[in-house]
Amino acid sequence: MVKQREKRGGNVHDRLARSIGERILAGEFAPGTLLPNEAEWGRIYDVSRTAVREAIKTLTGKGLLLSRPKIGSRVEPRDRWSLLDRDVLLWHRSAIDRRSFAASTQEARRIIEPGIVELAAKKRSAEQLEILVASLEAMRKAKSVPDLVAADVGFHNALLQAANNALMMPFGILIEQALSSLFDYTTQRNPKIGIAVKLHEDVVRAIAAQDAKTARSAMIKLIDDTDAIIAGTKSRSKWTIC
Amino acid sequence: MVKQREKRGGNVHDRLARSIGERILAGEFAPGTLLPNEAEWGRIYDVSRTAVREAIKTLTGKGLLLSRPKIGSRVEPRDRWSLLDRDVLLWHRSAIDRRSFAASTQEARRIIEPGIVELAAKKRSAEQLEILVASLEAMRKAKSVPDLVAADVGFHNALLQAANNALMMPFGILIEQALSSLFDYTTQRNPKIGIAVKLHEDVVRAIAAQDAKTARSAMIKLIDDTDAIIAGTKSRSKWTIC
DNA sequence: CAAGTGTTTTTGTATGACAAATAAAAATAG
DNA sequence: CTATTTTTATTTGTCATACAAAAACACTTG
Repeated sequence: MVKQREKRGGNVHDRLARSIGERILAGEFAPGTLLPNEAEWGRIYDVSRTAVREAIKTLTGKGLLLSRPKIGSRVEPRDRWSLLDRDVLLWHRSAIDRRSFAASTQEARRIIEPGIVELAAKKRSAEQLEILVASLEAMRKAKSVPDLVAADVGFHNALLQAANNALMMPFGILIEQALSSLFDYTTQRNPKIGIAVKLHEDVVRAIAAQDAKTARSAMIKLIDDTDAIIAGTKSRSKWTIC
Repeated sequence: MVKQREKRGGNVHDRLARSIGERILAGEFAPGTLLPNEAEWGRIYDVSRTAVREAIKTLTGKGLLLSRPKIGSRVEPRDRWSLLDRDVLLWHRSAIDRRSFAASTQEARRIIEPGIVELAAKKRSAEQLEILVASLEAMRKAKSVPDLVAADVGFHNALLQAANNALMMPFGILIEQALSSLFDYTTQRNPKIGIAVKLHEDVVRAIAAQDAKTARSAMIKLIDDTDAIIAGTKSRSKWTIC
């Protein structure tokens, strides 16, 4: 019985899914591994088989497992995992060290976001531009670091929205995790956000002008700035959030 | 009772999840809509509540639904949907028309893949390069169109692998769907694949030389070629697959 | 009118019983 | 002795039933 593992919050099958999911992402059950069967999980966590099955259905839906009669549930190869799923990404994040998480999210953002702002510059509606401007304003008004991160997430989500491509939306989760993990690197109480806001403004200005090229380079600068923060303020004198 | 809807293949809860998932993606249940409760689903499809619940857990895991006691299951806003999930993407694909699916996947590829090949050029291991070369060979040897598509999918997956960024892996599903949807546009029995293979070779050559810039532009040409196919061979004289 | 209280609806959880699938072992045929 | 078929055992799949817990809503009461 692993009562300790039963995390606070939520119902049994969700907690179970989370616990098993975390253990898979942490590498305790490698791809190809045969998991304990349903009855055994029930014994291990002291829950009913119903709850176990529902948890397993959740994990199967996220591409982590594959169940077959007489076999059991096997961990799927990593390239089947829905890493851009909210939960899976969170489990992944807490399974690896902060620096390599930051490194791979930044690498991903560097691929995606310049393309996103180009699309946004070309295809944004007037309304989407307004939302973008409003997000900018929210960033300016933010008083605490969590507020700023929230506003920043809102900004990048508005960007994603403005790109008008549904297939790109799943990236919002990645950006959200990237930005809130960035929180780890901003130990100062009152970070200077002037520069970050300016960089964001540059992006919006270019999008307003429907200038894709300028928008792209502005976004690259913004990501460079974030990299600088992660690198530990070695290349910049003031800490910013982006 | 909607016995007709019970698609062939698979177990009850999977079929149910697929059916409900398709209906959501088709827009029958808009975001924010309250679905029938579990008992009702059971009556509608003539299955047990257990099966309904497992199906709902699957859909919830994919970000399509949110269930709460006394409320029921509500369809989540679109930006919560895991569109890059294998099943969801498939449902999405069959819910919209071919041309707009092709358009948005190509748009997405145009953002992602140039970045991917740059990473691959910089970070690929010797072994990953070998796999890439082998995929190329498989494309050359392919006799039927399905074989070619399979080999092509293998190639682009190898590319993704060579980029060495786990967060990019979920894109494999998108590329896979994009390429196999391309199948719709290749009505000819024996498409000329010479040009396509050459374009793929250019990419591999640049990656072998660790030349990121050349790799990027080679990939862009490759995607241009695919666009030409979709456009209906207006700008090219020979049909190719890519 | 406000605050708390109860009612009712829906999901959440547990248990028990079989069905179906299938890998592995055993029996059988060639 | 090998190949094929049959049996068996294990695990997931499915169903039915019962009760618990959460929470919106109506209602009562101060």
